[in-house]
Amino acid sequence: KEEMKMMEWEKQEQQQQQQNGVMMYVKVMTDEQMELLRKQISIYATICEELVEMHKAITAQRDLAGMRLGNLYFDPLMTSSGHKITARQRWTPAPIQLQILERIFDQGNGTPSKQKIKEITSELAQHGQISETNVYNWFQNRRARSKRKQQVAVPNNAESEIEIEVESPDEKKAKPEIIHLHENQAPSAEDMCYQSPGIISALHSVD
Amino acid sequence: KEEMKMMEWEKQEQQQQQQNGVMMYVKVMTDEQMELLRKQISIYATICEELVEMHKAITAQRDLAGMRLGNLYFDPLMTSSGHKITARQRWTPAPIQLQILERIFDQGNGTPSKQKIKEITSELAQHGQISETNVYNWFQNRRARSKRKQQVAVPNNAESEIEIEVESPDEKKAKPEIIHLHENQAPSAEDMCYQSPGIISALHSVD
DNA sequence: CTTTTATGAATGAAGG
DNA sequence: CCTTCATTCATAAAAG
Repeated sequence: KEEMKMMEWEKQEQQQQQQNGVMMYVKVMTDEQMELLRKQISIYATICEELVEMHKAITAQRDLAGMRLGNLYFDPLMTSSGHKITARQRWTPAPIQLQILERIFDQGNGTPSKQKIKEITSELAQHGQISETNVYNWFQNRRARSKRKQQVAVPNNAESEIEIEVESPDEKKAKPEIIHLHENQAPSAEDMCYQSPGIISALHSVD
Repeated sequence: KEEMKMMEWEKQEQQQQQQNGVMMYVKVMTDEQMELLRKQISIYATICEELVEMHKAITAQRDLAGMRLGNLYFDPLMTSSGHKITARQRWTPAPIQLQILERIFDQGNGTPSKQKIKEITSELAQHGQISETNVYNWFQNRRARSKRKQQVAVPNNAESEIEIEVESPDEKKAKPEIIHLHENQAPSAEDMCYQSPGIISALHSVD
């Protein structure tokens, strides 16, 4: 049952305190393998997204809108076990939100107009608390820092071997498109969901 | 395929719904499960990112040999043939550089402008690898931490109603007059330990 | 080697 | 837009 899993997770809470168990001493993956992993992650992200959408749509059918609109959720900082997670004072975009934002940013429409902001905010609100100000700030910062980074990269000119760092500094913009891969190359969703103790313990170790 | 996994979830979901006595046959995941999956995906994303960074750093390992061995700093002359794309490890100021930085900082000019940054960088570059960003960050951090230290040290003549907030997790140092309209809702990826042992080992086995 | 600390770097938000 | 500040994250260095 769920309770049993929770207990097991909590039991393993302490042994996750290790930090940085990966050393940079050896080459870990080939480029192909990395690309593969990234695609698999995209798949997981897409599946998750779809599930969330599905779930929300169905949930909305049941209880009407008043319950789930606004900040009227039950305290999201409380886990099921009643454990409280340290609150943050500033918005932290969820991975999915970041993914969407990056995609929009890369689409070139560098002009986040007022109306556009509203739309984006609405979309992102499906994945977590967010405000238009957050979106606005994000685009402002994203653009400014992207620009500044290029300013630093350019002065290193006249070299013929600059070929790596051309593209966007981060590979986060892996697009969530379905790619057919062999499932046995990645841990199954069940494994992710119920056999990976790290997450829960990390969750609890936050406070 | 993915559908198989989803069916697993659905089955489990239905069971749980029956437990709760709520009749709905299409809810796919509980909120907890959704959140959990989302976090786990973010873990994947983080691991992938780290692997990419790691791989880049190692691939660029052409002319750097003693970076991780401690006191060995890059000799500027050494980078003549290669360049410095290696910058995946964080800059460690040489003692001489630190000395110079501290002196400039103590001179009171709190905010080194862009031009000033360039000058300082040029000067420090004679004593070791450095970039303008390093200098900029150093001053930012130096100032912020100096300021913060005073906040902790000064409150001896505190007002009668002001309490010293050392490290209260719930009482951040947010300004009382500022109201945050958008609180963070869910724990983010950064809050989690992104070192799931199973995944790491799996990745190593790939190599 | 493991844990803790110090600090370089990243980023959300505010001000101009 | 750009700069600046405050907070947080990650990791080199130090301590155990």
